[in-house]
Amino acid sequence: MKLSEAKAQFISSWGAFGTHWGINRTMAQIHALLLISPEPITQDDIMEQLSISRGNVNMNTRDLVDWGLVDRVLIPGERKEFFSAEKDIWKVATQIIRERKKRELDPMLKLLGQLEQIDGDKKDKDVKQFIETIAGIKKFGGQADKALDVMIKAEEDWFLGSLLKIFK
Amino acid sequence: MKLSEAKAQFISSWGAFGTHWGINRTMAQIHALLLISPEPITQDDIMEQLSISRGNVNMNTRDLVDWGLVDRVLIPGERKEFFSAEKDIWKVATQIIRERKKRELDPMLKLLGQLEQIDGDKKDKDVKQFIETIAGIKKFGGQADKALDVMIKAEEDWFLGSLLKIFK
DNA sequence: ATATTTTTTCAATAAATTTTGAAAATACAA
DNA sequence: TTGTATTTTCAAAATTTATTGAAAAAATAT
Repeated sequence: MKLSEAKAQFISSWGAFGTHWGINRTMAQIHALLLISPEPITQDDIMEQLSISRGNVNMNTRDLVDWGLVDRVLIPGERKEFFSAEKDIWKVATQIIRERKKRELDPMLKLLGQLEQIDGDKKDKDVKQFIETIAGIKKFGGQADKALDVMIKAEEDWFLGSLLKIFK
Repeated sequence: MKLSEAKAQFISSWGAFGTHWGINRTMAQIHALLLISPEPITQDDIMEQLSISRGNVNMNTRDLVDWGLVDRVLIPGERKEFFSAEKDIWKVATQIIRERKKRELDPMLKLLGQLEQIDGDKKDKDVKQFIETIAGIKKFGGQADKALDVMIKAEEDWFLGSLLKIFK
């Protein structure tokens, strides 16, 4: 398989993959393109390679930067701004986990805490099932929350360890 | 907070939560409704409680059954068919993991394996970055795959253990 | 068998999301 | 300053996805 063909297929698949994870196709495709680009590239490069409009590139690169997956890079002597993706997949994964935890899991757990305080006869089977369900999800969510923290921490420690090795 | 209010909020939030996970809002809402229903309920019950059409209920309950999250229940003497959700959140979680692994992760890993075999000069930085990226994702994906298997296995063992306790 | 209830399908419609592109804003240079 | 390059915004258009509802199919009763 030729590189150009493989690239196209990777970008396309990564885009489709993203849609199953609440990420829009184009954002995932831009991310894929940046992941396989050895050097930072510009908005125009992205427009050209993915055949999408300037506005679209602008919005989605902004989102990628907000997610902490992509950096704006200033190249001396260049007028345009460049974009570069974090290449270490572990860092990418932990960053995504960090953000989703913050944006989705934490608010959900907060809500569940509120929903537990309902007034009503706890002998009533509707009330009982509701409380049990909420408690079950909350417990599971709390465990997941902790597990993800461990994962993020592991990545940070590993990263710190690597840094120390370099500078010691 | 009253039960009816709490129910409505749970269903609505669970629906919104689902959309961030590649599940459509209605499917997640039906799932939420079933999770808090102590007894199996019919398509008509779901239509009424969520104010959605018969066709919509039918399609989404079918998907929930396909995902292994909901069972069709036959109640003796009743003409209509009833639906009931698995209430154990750990089972729900492992079932979702099992399905998504099968539907998304496994195919992605297979594709990555193919994309690794590109012909081209490995000194070329484009080729190099591409291969490194693919290898990185594949490695991470493989680890995730194993970790998820461990999680599923843990749930199965726990379940089996509980069964044994009951029957011994 | 026929009638009745219930479920399923799917084309048409509605709703939600994504994309475009041109205008406005910003950044930089001369 | 004024002009030019670049980025950002956002209303309108295009696309994708979800929903409806009525007709067909299937299941059950008489």
